[in-house]
Amino acid sequence: MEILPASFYRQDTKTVARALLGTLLVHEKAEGTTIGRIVETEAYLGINDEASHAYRGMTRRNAPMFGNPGHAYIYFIYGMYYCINVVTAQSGVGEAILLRALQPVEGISLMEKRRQVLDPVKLCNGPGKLVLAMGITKDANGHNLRQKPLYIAKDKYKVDEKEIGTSTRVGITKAVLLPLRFYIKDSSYVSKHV
DNA sequence: TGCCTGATTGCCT
DNA sequence: GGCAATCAGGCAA
Repeated sequence: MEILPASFYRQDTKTVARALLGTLLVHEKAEGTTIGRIVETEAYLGINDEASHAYRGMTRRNAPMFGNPGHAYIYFIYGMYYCINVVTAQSGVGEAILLRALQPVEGISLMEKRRQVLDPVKLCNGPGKLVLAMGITKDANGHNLRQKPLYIAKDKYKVDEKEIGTSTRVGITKAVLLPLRFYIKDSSYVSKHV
């Protein structure tokens, strides 16, 4: 496994959001290792993006967004779900990428057990679902995604620019029109087919 | 298939 | 006090 270098995350946020497609999210736990191929991402920009948690500046909740690029920002939403983001750009800027869907690669039976679902398509096709399937908890908030047990690595298959689709972001009520959602067009593991 | 709703809680205004 | 980067299930067509 070749873990993505710190320099990868210091690029422009939209560039990283595209480049993350096709990479592998790996979680090594005592109960087993789970791996998912990232097939859908959304970019959340800094203080000019109304839909971003960083829009009103740093608060207790979003502080990790303003921290080190390549670290995780995990937040609690709707009273029952967690979502995981990857911090990008530079420290202090407050930009991050929401991981919205994965194609299960390894540890599928463990994912099925955690999710109480058998259909492989439904295991990780949403931000809340993939966090559950991968066994990620709020303890990983601020974790460096270049370190075990939770990290992002290159896959042997490279995604071509032509395979990437763009759309508006899902589930937000502000800055609705910005084309900041990226996904692998022919993947059946994305959260929404538009 | 697709729209609508309830569940449930931490955080910001 | 109200809302939120969600999800699953129910009901209508």
